[in-house]
Amino acid sequence: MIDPAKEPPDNATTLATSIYERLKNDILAARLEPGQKLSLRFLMDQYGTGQTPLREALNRLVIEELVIGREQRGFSVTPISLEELNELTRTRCWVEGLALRESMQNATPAWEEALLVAHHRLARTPRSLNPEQFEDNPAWEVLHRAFHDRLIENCASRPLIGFCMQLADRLYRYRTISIRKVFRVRKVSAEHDAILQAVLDHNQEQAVSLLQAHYMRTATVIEADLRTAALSLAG
Amino acid sequence: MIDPAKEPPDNATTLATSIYERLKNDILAARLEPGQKLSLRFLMDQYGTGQTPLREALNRLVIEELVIGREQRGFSVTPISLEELNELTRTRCWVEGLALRESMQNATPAWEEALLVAHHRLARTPRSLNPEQFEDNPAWEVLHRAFHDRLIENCASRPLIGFCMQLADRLYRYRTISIRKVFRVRKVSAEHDAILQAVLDHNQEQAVSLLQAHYMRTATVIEADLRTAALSLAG
DNA sequence: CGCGCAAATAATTTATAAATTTTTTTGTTT
DNA sequence: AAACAAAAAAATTTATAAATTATTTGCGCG
Repeated sequence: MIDPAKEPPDNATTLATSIYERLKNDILAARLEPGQKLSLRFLMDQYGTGQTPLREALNRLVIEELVIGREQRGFSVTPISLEELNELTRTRCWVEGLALRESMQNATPAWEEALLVAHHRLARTPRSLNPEQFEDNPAWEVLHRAFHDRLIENCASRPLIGFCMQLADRLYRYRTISIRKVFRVRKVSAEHDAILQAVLDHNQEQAVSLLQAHYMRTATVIEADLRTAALSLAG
Repeated sequence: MIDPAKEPPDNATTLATSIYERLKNDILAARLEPGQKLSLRFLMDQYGTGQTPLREALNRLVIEELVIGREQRGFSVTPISLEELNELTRTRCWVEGLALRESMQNATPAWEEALLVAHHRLARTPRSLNPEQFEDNPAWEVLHRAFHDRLIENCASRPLIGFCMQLADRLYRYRTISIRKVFRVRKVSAEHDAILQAVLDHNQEQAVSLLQAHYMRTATVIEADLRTAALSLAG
């Protein structure tokens, strides 16, 4: 009797679920580009499966608004737009502001310590694999996301957490698209330090406004990138 | 040239979408009961279709958390619980509070007039088809939902509106389950009147706290119902 | 000679039916 | 009673067929 739980762990997976995860990753990493048509034939070749699991995965992604499904006309990756970028950023500032405030209201030593550890791990991981030129470090991305997740996870509302995650996912796409073009020398780590400090100080207003500024600044950088990219295409 | 738009309207529908809508309605109206197993065979008989469209519909509902999909073990209607009721209510108060405040910030005559009309329609529709004993009036339910939708629709964030809708859907299930047991003589219409008045007065704090009180009160009533129901089952 | 419309062809999506795999149930044995 | 094996049931996936949409081609007309 090694396993104390009666229920066997649900580690069995269906093809539909694994395809769903792969598709989602590929969309968020922009390996499947915004606006790209997702023909069933193409996806079947690409991922080596039948259409039923693909179709199921696509239907889930439609609800998450990462994929657009036009009835009887197939699927495509949801396009990006400055309008959506701003809408998502604005919403994230509101909602994560709320969630962070609640998290801090419910603060416990355990939560603060988990946050501290998450920050520590993030701080000692380089942003870029190459110090000369930007080269995306996947480990940093994971730890960055984890730090932000920790900030809001103590808010005592799974639906709210889920919504924050979805906003984070949808915004992540903009980050990857923008970042791979220009190596920004923005000091994000200083911003993370300040947020952690405010949380540990139990200074709610400070923490919330720092977090919101953090997101606004990111959006500004991305917006500038997208505008110049649009210009270089047009010119 | 009657239709000015170039693109033909996307009114074509797939079976998957229509089944999705029917399933969702049936879950929200609790015709498919919380916790109920949704075997494919059963659903095929019930809705008279093949399994592909059913499967797609179920996968969408899983993301909306109205259906639970256990890997390789099929689907079932998400169960209800007092815990979830309170979590959803709490979250709705936060998020719709936010959305209403933003809506009022962006107030325009057109929006206020649309709200006024929605309230008018709701006010002149009876809550119960039978004045003696409660008999659900579907028209009232639709108008009620429309009034609440109007309150937040001016917040200038489609993602936020979408999230509010989802919370409303998930909470609606609790309403139907509770309401069909006891005819409550709560004066909800007075509460709606007060909310409308506060909005037209541009009194943000008042409007938000009235809306939140409205939701809290509903949750209290439902919780009492569910507790007595649980007792009568146990005793 | 180019433009626009119509018909036919091709490609793609949707739906049904069949096959495979996994889980659950049932019955037997220790 | 517990454990194992066999059978049944159910879910997942592949394969096939039907319906819909997009594209191309050809023809008439300005």
